[in-house]
Amino acid sequence: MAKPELSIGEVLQILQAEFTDVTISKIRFLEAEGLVTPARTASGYRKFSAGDVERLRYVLTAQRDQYLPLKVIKEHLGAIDRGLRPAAGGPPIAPSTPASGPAADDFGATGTDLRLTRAELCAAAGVSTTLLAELESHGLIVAEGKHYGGDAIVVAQVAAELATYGIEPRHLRPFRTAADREVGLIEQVTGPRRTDQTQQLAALTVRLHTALVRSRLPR
Amino acid sequence: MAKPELSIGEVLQILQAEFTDVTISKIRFLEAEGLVTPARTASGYRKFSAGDVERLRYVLTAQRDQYLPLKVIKEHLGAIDRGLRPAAGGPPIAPSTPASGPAADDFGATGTDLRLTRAELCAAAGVSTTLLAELESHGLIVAEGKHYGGDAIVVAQVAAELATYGIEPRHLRPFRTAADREVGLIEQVTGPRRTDQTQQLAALTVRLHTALVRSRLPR
DNA sequence: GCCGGACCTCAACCGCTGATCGAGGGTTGG
DNA sequence: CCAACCCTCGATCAGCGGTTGAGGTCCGGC
Repeated sequence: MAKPELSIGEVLQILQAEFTDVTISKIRFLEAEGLVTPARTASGYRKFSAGDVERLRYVLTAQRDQYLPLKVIKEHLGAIDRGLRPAAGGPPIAPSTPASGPAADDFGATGTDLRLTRAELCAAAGVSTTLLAELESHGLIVAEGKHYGGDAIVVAQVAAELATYGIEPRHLRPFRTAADREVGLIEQVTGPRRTDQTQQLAALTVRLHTALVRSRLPR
Repeated sequence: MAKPELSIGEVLQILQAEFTDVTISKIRFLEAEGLVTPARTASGYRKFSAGDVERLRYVLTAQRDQYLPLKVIKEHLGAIDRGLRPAAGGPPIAPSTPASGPAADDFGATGTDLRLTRAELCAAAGVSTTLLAELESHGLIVAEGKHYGGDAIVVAQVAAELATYGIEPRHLRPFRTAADREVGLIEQVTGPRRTDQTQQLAALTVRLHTALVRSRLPR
């Protein structure tokens, strides 16, 4: 399987879906600080592997959710590289951030209208094309034309992680149904165009959903 | 019970045993930042109670061991003051885990152990008892015995806000169903007890749900 | 009643972290 | 060939977490 290496701009697009405040210069800065070391083309362009993107995600998560200074994050990464399990409470090594933070309610600004090809999506999410196909067959990921949006990355990542618990794409169909119904309700109020109201409502319903799940979790 | 109130110099002595880098000016600075508020004598001298010293110890520990910014520590202290149980996982009495407050998607730590009466819940969420009753009749809020958990506040608040868009509790039943199914799926994997895994999985499924909703929202 | 040490306030300053900016210039793809 | 993208490197910056010092007050002992 060819591993499409991404340019810094593409990496930016991918990460901005999840971290609104990442910039090109920040990514370069993080390299200068030794937190990632992307490959280079002959002409000096950075080329990021899926692993590099993963690493950046780890850094940004640790910064945002645990307020760790870069120095400490770097140590953690070093420990991981040496094969040690990092300190407990650290962000999962695989992407399973409890998408928290002020960003949680942020339905507007996020999701730069990313347009990924199939291969880019697989690379960005670190999943096989097989899994992607399965997710599509259950309607969990839908292409618009030949491209996928930024949310597809999150869906794919989460699905991959759930798979490690034995939860397969087919078990996730109800999520699709629930999401469709939720969006349907919103559209009944705001009409079929995306507006500020659409986003506000979506933020609210998602908040509701989250609180309900939490309240029903075993004590 | 004599309450020996300490001068700033005495406090310094005490704390320096444990935190070598504490200074008088640092203690004063922490007061200026609102992290402690020692009493004052008539002439303006600071007088620290045992509780104040405890508080300082908490601040210094959180800084040293968890790298938390003062702003966040202050929030935690505020939460403790308001009677919320702080998170588990930190040293002595220290909290840990991502910030509470606005950053509310954390499944491990948030103030779920809250036990509110009906009246307290209505007051905290700013809703009428009528709305609460309606939410209960649709199973969106469920009391455990005579008390409600912290998530009920969120549910009530969101429901109230949705009502301003014309969305009424009865329209929200599907959310309850979806949440129940979601929790059911999680319990199939982890069993009926709450574990770390339960929380991780919940974080994942909620993330999935959010991404799905977003991806289906009108462009 | 006076002296020294502990304490007070307030404004200025400081060093570090975590970036951002811009000038000046090369690379790539249509 | 040109626009969009990428490169480096040095300057600059903003905020955090304090420190410093000037100028003055308070308190206990002699």
